[in-house]
Amino acid sequence: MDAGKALDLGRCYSCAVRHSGLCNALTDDELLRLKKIAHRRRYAPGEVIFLGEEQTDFFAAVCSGVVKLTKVLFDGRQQVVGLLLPPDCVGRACGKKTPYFAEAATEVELCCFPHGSFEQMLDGVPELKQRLLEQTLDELDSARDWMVLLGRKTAEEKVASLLLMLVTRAKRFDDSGEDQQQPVVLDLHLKRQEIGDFLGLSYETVCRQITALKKRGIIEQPSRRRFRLPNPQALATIAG
Amino acid sequence: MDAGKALDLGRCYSCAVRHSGLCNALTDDELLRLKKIAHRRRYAPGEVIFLGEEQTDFFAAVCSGVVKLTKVLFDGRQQVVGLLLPPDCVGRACGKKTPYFAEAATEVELCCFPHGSFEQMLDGVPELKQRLLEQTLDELDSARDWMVLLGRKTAEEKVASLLLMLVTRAKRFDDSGEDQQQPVVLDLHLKRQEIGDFLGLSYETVCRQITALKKRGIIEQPSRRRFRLPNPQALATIAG
DNA sequence: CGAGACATTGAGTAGGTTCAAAGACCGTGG
DNA sequence: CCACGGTCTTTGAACCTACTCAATGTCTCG
Repeated sequence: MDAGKALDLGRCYSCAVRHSGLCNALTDDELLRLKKIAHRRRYAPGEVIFLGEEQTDFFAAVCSGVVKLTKVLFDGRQQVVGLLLPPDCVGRACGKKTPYFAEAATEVELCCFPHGSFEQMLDGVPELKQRLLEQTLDELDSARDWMVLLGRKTAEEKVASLLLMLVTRAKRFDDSGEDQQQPVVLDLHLKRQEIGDFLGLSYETVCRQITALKKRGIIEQPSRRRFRLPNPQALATIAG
Repeated sequence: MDAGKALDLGRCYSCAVRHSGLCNALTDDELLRLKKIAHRRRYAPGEVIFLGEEQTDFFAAVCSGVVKLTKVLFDGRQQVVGLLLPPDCVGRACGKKTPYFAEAATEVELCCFPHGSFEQMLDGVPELKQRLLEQTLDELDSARDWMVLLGRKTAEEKVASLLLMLVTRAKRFDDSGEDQQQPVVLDLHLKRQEIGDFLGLSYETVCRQITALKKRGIIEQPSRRRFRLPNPQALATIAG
């Protein structure tokens, strides 16, 4: 590849999506093609990405931050149906409306692909479509895991499972070969209310469970939204 | 297409998968190719299809009956994470293990495609892969709807939602243009325990909710597993 | 007709919600 | 720099929904 291309791709080199997400399926040349139709967009915490039940005009990869997908019942009850971290994708690839509400939970950076050109690219690059299929299948598997949590786990197990899930996802990237026994630090960007909506609990219950885990020494809380997990193994046992 | 092909395809003509499932994406010629690698298999109610956490050797379309996907917690708590009706598909298309337990809930007939040859076919026929992707996206959407039910709905709403969901799915096929207000008959092949495991409730609670709906005249019960819904609209209101 | 599986109903309990109040954190402006 | 207001979190108390345990009823199939 010549120097010009290298320059053009600049930002992509350090992007999670390039290394383990959608773009992982692409050659440098294809990546360049994709980049030409893409534009980056930043969202502030709380900003709306998709309103739901509307035709969206782009499909996007999450480059940084956390995106929260929620569904709302007629009377305001909410359920978080997905948390997207890099290198996940937001939006529905093929035509249809996204049947949920997408919101930036933290500062978020998306790499947006307008629908028409993206689908063209999908049709032209089989590896890309294959990759998208696999990511969708993985998401379906996680959704099913979450159904078990929502339907059958106790409040304590739910909270432990969430912490564990986030640690696991975070570790996937800054993994420097350390073992499972190591204490871990976790930044939880969600507020208690959001955690509750994700776990199918009231926020008060979330609070109480966190307090209980602290008292048992399973977790520590250096600051409000930061946790230390001195013993991930114990947490896993509680999570079931 | 010549008469020989028509003969070969015989069974496929009347198959739900051909009309609205995977095979819908195929020409007659491609269908014939797919049929050559497929074999049908029947399962009795309760029979295991996949054990979970194992490499499966086929991917399959549900031609008739109901397949139940469940996950089990260490202490026996169960959660049904999917009900597959024709023309849904069972199994994981791309390589990985199926992380759940698949079981025939009724008499079931599958059309099984051995992994190797099926993936070859997927790669050769873009429309097929596209179709698989779309079905997977739809399944993900349903899973998320179910998360709302599990996390945020009351027992009453859960039971109403289940009945409504099954009616909707059943109607999709024998739809003769009738309106929504018409009374509907529904055969529920699941036992109370399974309904509970699907809704995240105990079977006693399922019973009580069904009884309550009967007393309110929202549903009738001609026989143990058959229901009449005189007023689907009212049920929808309850379901939320 | 009897046995076993499944469904229903009742009574008591517990886990989680709701309502309420107090405490901690954060950014803003005086 | 500190005081102030708003938002978020924590904790307590009362309540309620759904669970558990237990007994009875009903269907199905040999």
